[in-house]
Amino acid sequence: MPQTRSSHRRAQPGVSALDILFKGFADETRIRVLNLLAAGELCVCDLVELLNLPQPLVSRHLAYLRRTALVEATRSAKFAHYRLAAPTHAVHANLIACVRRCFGGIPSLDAERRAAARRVHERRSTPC
Amino acid sequence: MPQTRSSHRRAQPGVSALDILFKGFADETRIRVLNLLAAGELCVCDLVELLNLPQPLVSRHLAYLRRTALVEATRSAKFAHYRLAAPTHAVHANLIACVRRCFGGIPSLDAERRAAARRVHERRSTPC
DNA sequence: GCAAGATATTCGTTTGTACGAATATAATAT
DNA sequence: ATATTATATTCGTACAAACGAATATCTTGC
Repeated sequence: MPQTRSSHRRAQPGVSALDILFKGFADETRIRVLNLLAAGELCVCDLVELLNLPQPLVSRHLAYLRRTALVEATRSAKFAHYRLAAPTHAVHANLIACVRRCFGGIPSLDAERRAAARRVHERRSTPC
Repeated sequence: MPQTRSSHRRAQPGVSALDILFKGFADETRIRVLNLLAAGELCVCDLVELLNLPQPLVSRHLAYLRRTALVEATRSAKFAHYRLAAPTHAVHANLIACVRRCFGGIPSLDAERRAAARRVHERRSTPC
């Protein structure tokens, strides 16, 4: 058990686990999805509408992001609700912070995130 | 010219430019290279030795990193000296910061970076 | 010019990724 | 049961990535 400094520290990932994380971001559509989810929890139909992309395409990328553990989903009724997964280590946390901070300033992502935020807010009053 | 807020702000990259950046990190060998270069400037022969990988493999990944603008190189005499490129926008800066901060704590990367730092220091007294 | 060292590129192959199109599964309502 | 809506998966294909092996290029010293 390589816990040298503190027995409370979370185990660090191996290098090979890191590149998997970066691969999650290594696609324009997935970047857009992650950016939307930074606004809050959304169902697939919301994502499809906000991205204006075919549903199977969105679902496939969501499956990819689930495999990389960047997002989580829960099903309630017919709907699958997706959200950003809680970071499990420093690199993960930094990448999520990057979504929230660094992507701000990129016009197309800003606009999409604002639209997502509105949708998230609507969902509070009228859940799908 | 989409400079709405301040004419001094640097232009933000498009989304498609972002995923290229993340692809630079989406490989274990390249992560290790970037981690070594965080210690300072190194020539290819140093990288080959520190990574203990075949030289053509290292050169190919360096070429990839040059294309993504994550690293820069200068040639002096027979040697090619590589270093991390200065970040050109917020996402780039955050990823470089991730190399410096977040990769710390991953044992194998830590050890390699320390070895790289020693090599960088040696090069100051005995340039190659 | 030629040899030697340092670095870069090409070739062939294998594996991974992305996408449209079509289809499958799952839950609900009628 | 069947239809409908929401989501996921499969198929086929096109393209990008990764790697070992071999080879090419570039620079310097003789």
